[in-house]
Amino acid sequence: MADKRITLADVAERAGLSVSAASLVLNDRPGTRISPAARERVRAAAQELGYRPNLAARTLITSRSATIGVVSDSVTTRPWASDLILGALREAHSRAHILHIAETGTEIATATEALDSLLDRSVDGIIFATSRARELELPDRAIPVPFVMLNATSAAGDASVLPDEFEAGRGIARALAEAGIRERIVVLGRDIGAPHDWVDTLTVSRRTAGIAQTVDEYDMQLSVQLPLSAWEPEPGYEAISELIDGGETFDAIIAMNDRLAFGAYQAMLERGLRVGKDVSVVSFDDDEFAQFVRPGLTTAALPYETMGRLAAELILTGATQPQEHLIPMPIKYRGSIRELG
Amino acid sequence: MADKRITLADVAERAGLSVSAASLVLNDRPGTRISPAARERVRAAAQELGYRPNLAARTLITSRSATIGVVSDSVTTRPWASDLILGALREAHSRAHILHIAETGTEIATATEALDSLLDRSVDGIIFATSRARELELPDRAIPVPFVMLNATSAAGDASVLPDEFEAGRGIARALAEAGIRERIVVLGRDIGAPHDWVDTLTVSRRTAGIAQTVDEYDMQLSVQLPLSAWEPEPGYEAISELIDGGETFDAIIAMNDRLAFGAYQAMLERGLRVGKDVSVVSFDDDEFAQFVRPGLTTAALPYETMGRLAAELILTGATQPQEHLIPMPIKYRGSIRELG
DNA sequence: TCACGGTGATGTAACGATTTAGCATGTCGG
DNA sequence: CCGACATGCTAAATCGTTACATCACCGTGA
Repeated sequence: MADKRITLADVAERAGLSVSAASLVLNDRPGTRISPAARERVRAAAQELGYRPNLAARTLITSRSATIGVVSDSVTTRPWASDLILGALREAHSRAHILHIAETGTEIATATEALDSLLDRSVDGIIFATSRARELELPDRAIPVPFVMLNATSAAGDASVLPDEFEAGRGIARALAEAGIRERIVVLGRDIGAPHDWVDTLTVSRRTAGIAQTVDEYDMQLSVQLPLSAWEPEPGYEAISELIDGGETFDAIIAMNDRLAFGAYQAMLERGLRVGKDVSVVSFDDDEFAQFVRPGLTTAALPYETMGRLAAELILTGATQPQEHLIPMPIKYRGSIRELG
Repeated sequence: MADKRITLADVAERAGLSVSAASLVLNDRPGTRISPAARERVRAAAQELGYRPNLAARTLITSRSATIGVVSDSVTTRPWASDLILGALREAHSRAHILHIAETGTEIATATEALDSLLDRSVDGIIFATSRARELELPDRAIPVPFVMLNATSAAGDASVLPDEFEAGRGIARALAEAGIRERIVVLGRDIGAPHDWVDTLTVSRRTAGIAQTVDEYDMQLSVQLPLSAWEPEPGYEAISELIDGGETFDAIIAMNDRLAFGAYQAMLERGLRVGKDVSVVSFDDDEFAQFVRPGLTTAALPYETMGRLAAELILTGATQPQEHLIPMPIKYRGSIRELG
């Protein structure tokens, strides 16, 4: 297995030219003059020898590495948000780049460490990603390469890619309104209109603001609001169970996320209420299971893959000026809204 | 922002020593003699200047990069298997390495491309990961660095890390047997004992073999077997619905995976059968939702994070001799098995 | 006095590319 | 026939590190 690597020198020798000439040809540098015949010989030699440039050598002199660094909190590689990475991966791949992934704990100390680790490797740009959209505290230090916040913002207002939660809020409320459901509506997970004191303000405040606007617009009546501190199936189940067992009746639920909705489904199913017939349910996120529950859950999908793609694209095209890029959250219409017959 | 990078030469100069000496000190090379005083000066200088070695330069000469490459099929970053990456990430991190991630389509052509892309970057080792355990066809070419198959095997029988499906099959069947449930058992998703003609043989054949062995051992009676081609909630729902509507009764379901089990849950719930009371359900995978359904699903967990960790560890310790490493699948006991009162 | 061995370093050559300045040619206008 | 200029290519420097051979110095024993 002693097949040592082919270097540019090998290619040059076989083509009967200097290393410099070979370099010029293979990089297709404009404005240099090498005869077509020589060009051809170099390319043929490279091809025949199976030449592949040593990226470390190239990086050393150009200080570019065809690599994008990703700093993500510990959960970006977790189920829900892994499409962020996937999107970035694909965009990078299509531009002959690769992803360097560094994990960090939740906060700044390890973020600094991860950042250093990436900079040591001369990455061409950095994506700071979080799994739940929030403001991320960046290391207090100049970052010498372009960077983008992905599903996050920074205090300094750098370039960031976010889901368009506001429009999603509007769209989800409108989906009910246009199905003719304008009253006897339960909001699960949040009190629309309460002040924003939430941890992940970013997502929540915009989502609720969108709902609130549409509720006004269509003069919809929110009969019950159930703020919850954890947006998980269990609290959703508990809250809706209590509500029903307490004698409250309602026509629709706007759940602040799918996981709450799943809990609500279960509570209603156990009590003989049929989703999509007796009660309409709409929600946010498009969790994997939203398409598997019965009936399928109508929900505004987090466009993670698209977001990841855009983040990589912004870096690779150098478009990292401070700006919020809002990505539409497409509404997946499934069977959870009652159709008026 | 014109703060150019600190190089080793800067450190050496400040310490009043040669670059070589500084290198020797900072790398703590054994067998070289530098006076304690000099060592101290070098370290102090490095510290004060905030020196960080340029990894590209180091890689160029040592051809090691403190980087592990991951070649994964398009879905390893998808929900279920992302813990594979997470585990590898953490282990790599704890050893000052970083992960280079290259995605590939499902087969060999792009795998070759991804592989090249990683080798160009002088990775120290490669993890070939798949999201559903199966045999992966490797490029027909010597791979000049250590590598490990993660959740996969190769035809050549290289080092691989797999979940211990056989023991999990035994454990899951035993969980029923020891709860006193030995007959009127439905197997959902697969005909135990049918020949293995499945796509992802690896997982399935061992899982079923484990079940079969324990069934024999405890003389359990499998009253119905429902082979299904897609292990998703919907087919699970359909199959169990038909079964119940056809008048069949049963005490337990062994689902071949959680997704089938979720479908079964729904079918039973709609028909008034109570999981964990009327019917016991056991399963495999420990999908995210297994802990959220009511009652929680007892299931053998795919130990993805541990597997990812081990894969990285094998590479970093050089233990990549051909061997199958089987990682136990812990059984998560939740409420889906009827307790005998 | 001189060879010898240990101590504490240093100098130089890699590593494999890119980049820039410049050196031969040949051609062409005057 | 000469200078200017384009053409086609090469030599050498450079990036920041590590690897390897070597060197100056000093004390010591023969």
